[in-house]
Amino acid sequence: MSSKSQTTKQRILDAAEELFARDGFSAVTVRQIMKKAGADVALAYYHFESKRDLFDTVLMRRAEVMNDMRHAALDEVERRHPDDAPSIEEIIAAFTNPLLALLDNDHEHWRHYLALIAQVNSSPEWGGELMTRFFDPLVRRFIDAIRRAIPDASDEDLYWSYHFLSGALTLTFAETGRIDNLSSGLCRSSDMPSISARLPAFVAAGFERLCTKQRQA
Amino acid sequence: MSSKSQTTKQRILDAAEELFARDGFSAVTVRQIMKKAGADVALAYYHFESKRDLFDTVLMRRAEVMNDMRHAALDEVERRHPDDAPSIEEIIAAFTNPLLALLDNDHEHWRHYLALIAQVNSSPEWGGELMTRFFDPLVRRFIDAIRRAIPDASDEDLYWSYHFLSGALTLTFAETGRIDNLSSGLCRSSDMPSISARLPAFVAAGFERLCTKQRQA
DNA sequence: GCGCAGATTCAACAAGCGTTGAAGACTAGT
DNA sequence: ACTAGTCTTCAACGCTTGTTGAATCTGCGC
Repeated sequence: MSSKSQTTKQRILDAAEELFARDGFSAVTVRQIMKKAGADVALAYYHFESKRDLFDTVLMRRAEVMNDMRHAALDEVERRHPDDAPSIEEIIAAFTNPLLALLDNDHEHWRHYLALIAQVNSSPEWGGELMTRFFDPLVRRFIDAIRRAIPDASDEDLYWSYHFLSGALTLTFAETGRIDNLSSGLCRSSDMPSISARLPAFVAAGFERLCTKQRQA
Repeated sequence: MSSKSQTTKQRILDAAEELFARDGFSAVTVRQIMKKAGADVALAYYHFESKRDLFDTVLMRRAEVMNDMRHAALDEVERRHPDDAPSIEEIIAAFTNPLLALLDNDHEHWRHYLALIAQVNSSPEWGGELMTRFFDPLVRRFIDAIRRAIPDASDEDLYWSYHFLSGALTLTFAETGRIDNLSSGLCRSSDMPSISARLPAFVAAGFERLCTKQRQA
């Protein structure tokens, strides 16, 4: 049966998730992971094909849950507005707040996972392809929703606006402690309520100005 | 004399800069760097104390030039507005556009350097401390300028707004190719004119909405 | 109690890592 | 031509890396 191995496999994944998130793929050793998971080194290669396969599995494990929550949030927004268009801020909030809410509940695991995503997102090696594979359908749907709310927006403005949103969001999840240092402790990287009260408003204003202003030749 | 070694030392720094930017500190080998620089492995340890020292030197080399350009841009904005307050977008542009301009001139080197900064910025290991050490004085001056332009802004709103700006800016420099994939080639990560036409407007709108709206208890 | 499949351990492999010491080459100034 | 000092090469060190094969353990159906 797989009852014993299932928990071991997940302990390995948890340990890998935490270490990969903090130090990145190459800086982490399979031996470090297995020590943290409290299991023998060779077990990593019984449960996974390679270090890289372990890394990919870590990334995949929570991706679906994450995307489902955001799809559901967008469903809810569309249900609230069967005829009229929702506000930009509502749409943005449906995109960002599920992730922020995640960090308040099952805090530790999701915290590590999102920090990992943040690091992958801004790495030239992984950022382009992996993020596309994981998030493209959701992001396309999200951009479509905004396009419907701002009918005269150009595609270029929409894509760049999303890009800026993506940067602001992922740096926030990275929780590098930068803002804590900068603000001398006034703001805390991990203060999710502070973020969900600000990020959607900030980004919505950006979208509105960039995508609605008429351009000159 | 140091004429010969000076160029070798710089070839090493250039090679290290490019490789570190693409793959990160741990994924890059000293042997890879020296092969790309066309020099013997041991030379790395003649010119630098350790791999880590080489990495730090790469980071420091362009930091001062970069900060000087941004300070000069802020000087220029303040000179244009001796009495009245400059617009938020003007201040933001003074913060972002020097970097974007850098990429059009001495393209390759700065391109690699800024991609490296982007990666460091969203790494939990380096992000908090290194970025603080390098950029705090400039960032504080920049935030002060905005505070003067929006007198009733709270410090928390200002710091978080800067945080979002920082995320949008650094993801842009990472040039991961994400937006190229997402937009099916319509937008290009490396298209700096497109960015400097959009990023300051986007971010300024965010600052204005977040820092000027009156809050409720 | 036996066997079998899944789970786990142990010891080792070749390759590559960061780093170093000693010896050679080059370029001054004398 | 000799020396001094900077720069470069060569060969190696001890250690860690990802990965593997064979042996052992564990728990269940018969």
